Amino acid sequence: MRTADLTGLPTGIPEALRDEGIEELYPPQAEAVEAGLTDGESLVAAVPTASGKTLIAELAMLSSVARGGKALYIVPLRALASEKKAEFERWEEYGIDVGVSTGNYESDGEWLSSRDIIVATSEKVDSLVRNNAAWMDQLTCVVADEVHLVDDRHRGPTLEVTLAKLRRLNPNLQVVALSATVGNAGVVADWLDAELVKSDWRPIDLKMGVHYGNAVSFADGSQREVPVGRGERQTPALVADALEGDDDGDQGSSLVFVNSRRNAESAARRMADVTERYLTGDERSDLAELAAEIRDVSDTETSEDLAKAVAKGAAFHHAGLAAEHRTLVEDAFRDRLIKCICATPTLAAGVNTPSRRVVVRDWQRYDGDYGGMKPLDVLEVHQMMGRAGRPGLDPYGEAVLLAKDADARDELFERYIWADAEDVRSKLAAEPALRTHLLATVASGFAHTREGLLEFLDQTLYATQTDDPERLGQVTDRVLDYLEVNGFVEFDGETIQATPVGHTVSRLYLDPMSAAEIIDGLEWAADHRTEKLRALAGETPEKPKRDRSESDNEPGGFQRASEMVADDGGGGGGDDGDGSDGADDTDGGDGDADAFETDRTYPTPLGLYHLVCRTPDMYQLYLKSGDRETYTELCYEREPEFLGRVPSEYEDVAFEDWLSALKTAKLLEDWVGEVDEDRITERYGVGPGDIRGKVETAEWLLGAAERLASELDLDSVYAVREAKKRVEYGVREELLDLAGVRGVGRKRARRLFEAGVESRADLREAEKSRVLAALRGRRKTAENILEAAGRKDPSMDAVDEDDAPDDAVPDDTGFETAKERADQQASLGDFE
DNA sequence: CGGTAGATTGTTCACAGGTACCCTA
DNA sequence: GTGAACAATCTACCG
Repeated sequence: MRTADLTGLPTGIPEALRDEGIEELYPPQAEAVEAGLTDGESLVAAVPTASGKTLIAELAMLSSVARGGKALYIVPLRALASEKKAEFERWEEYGIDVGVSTGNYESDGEWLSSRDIIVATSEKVDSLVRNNAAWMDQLTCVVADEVHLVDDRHRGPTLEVTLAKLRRLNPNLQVVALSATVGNAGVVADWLDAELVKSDWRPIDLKMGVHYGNAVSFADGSQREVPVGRGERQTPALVADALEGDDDGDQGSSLVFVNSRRNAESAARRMADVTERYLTGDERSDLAELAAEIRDVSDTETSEDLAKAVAKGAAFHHAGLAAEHRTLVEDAFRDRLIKCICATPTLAAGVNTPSRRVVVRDWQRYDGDYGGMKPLDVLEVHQMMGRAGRPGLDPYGEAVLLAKDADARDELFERYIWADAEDVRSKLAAEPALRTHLLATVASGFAHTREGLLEFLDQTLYATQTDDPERLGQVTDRVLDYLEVNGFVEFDGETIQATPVGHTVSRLYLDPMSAAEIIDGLEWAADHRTEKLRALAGETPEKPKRDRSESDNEPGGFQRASEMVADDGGGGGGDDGDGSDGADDTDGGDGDADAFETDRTYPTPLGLYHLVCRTPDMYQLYLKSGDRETYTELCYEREPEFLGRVPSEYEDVAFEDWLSALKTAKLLEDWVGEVDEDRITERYGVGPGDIRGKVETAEWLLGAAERLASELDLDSVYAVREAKKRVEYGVREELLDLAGVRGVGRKRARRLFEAGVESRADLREAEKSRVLAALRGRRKTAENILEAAGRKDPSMDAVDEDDAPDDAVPDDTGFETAKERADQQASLGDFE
């Protein structure tokens, strides 16, 4: 089918496609159009990556918009949202407006309801539905990218429920689901009442094979000799071979998939020695520049290692990298500057990075639940191999698995090359998934009875797949019970209503279990405020700590919220009986609670960080060897700060989790204590990207905690807000004002503060030379910052940093040493 | 013959990923 | 289950 023959698209689009060089549709695309894609028919397209899926989506969305509708494109990853947006924006000149909405990024300008195409993550869409976004019912077309991810244990149910809700809101909605080639695409199509287009067709051939001995044997029967010398490894030989070029002599890039971050880094180090041999002089200098950019992103060992590899033409790629690192690497690889990337599976799921050759080095991965090395799913390996073949550059792509012996070779052929991908199976009927989605379903009014809920759930993929219709009902009952016990829903006969808190929890997008934990923690803090403030002020209770925590039989995280309401504060409550006994006969005359309040905040930041870190919405840090002792000790040291009863070291299985949460909380405390990034990465064995991740999650959860605290009318709102702000900026209390200025991060804020510029107001008043000196003479930066602070005359012309007063030189102000001392304390005190 | 750098072998250790709030001055 | 990092041991070669 020719693009010129397409009908139903906005004026000019077929011509524009022709100008892009798209005259003829690919077979799967043509099939989709014949199935009614441009007439509003729902469709499941199960086709390989890079075989024109995006155009299928575009044809559906554009024709829908041409009929006066509005389209939504659901992506699985935030990084993909911006990629898709950039792609769709080429239609802007034909009057199509594109908007993006993700957790950390929202299109500015007009509101999303004015946009024709909106790109969002599934979670964001879910959240928008929960918050009744006005434009939801205007949707006429929704595209679900990578719909096979409904199989994902954590995030699949969200996609599934969201699609069900969107279809319920608008029964005529056109649903276009794009999927990898999975076993049971037909079932997905049945679920969505959609036509199925299934195809293995690829615009660029993919040759899959296994390397063993001195050659790769491909599935098509051909062989390619790739000798491996004695003591040499297979992967570098394959990377070098690709770089040697094929018949056309064109240099081929390689993508190497391994099973751990460390392996990615060490493999990249080795590959760098290979790629280095194939660089031209120009490439060397471009790479040196790129390496410098990478070093600028973050001052950490990871950053340095990456820069070193990149300078030689190779790179590693995993989630420990900062987002900027990843983008730099991906772009340079696409520009053919970087010749080889060694990556964990992140890359296979992320933005488009095609490569001449893909080497799947490790096909097993450690899995704690599984209890050892687990073979990768066929689908996952196919996704990796599908990255082979750069359109317009390679005659075909090569995907190679590695075998040590003939048996392994045969097994790999059997297991991955000849095998079809697994079926997708809904993971909805699990308690964690239903906990959050049932509450949301009730709260946003999709159902008000148990039967209504089950009827709604009947529209999900789970329902069309299950052989055990009872199961969903059972889990639903358990979950409803949980939600009621925790005060998120109320039963009135048959009807179920969300309570006000329940509504808030749903809108905040919290797992109800996280919300329960946070509420319990904050209310516990309100109940134990006086006692804990005394402990924090150094007044040791008579009884030893452990003894007290055992007698302190507060209910845990599962009790009714109604039982938790703070008592009238008289101190006569039975629960702080032994606390006040101990505190009453301490020395000193200033033992009253009011005096504590002036110089101590409660809850403390660490207490709050720990609270949100032990929530199921926070991904906790691993406990490594030795950490158990370190954090057990810290746990006793900081015992008064925790919001809730500390589980027993000896009896409680929860203690381990408590420590992991403590380690994570401690990372956050270091972050807000202005400990250097590289110090944090070293201390916790994480990458710069992990720090950003933890910080972001903590920000979100503390924001939610703040909302809950204010709704429950708890004093801790202020402490929570401050803890959140400090996490946001990564600074101590005194820098909060400064760090709020655009262009001022934690480092610059500290430098300005040390130079005597201590607030936003100071920025407007201070001598310019002082500001300039604090910013190391960076004029442009200084101007931008002054402007952002609202200074009338930000110009730095004719200002000399050497004119700065003596006290503006950080070294002799004493602030520096004060900070260093605090740093030392933070590190030495608790660790070395 | 002792000393030492470098190679070899043995042992221990840790192991992927990443979404979500509020809001329309 | 396995690669990497580190430790312990061995080996070759030197003065």
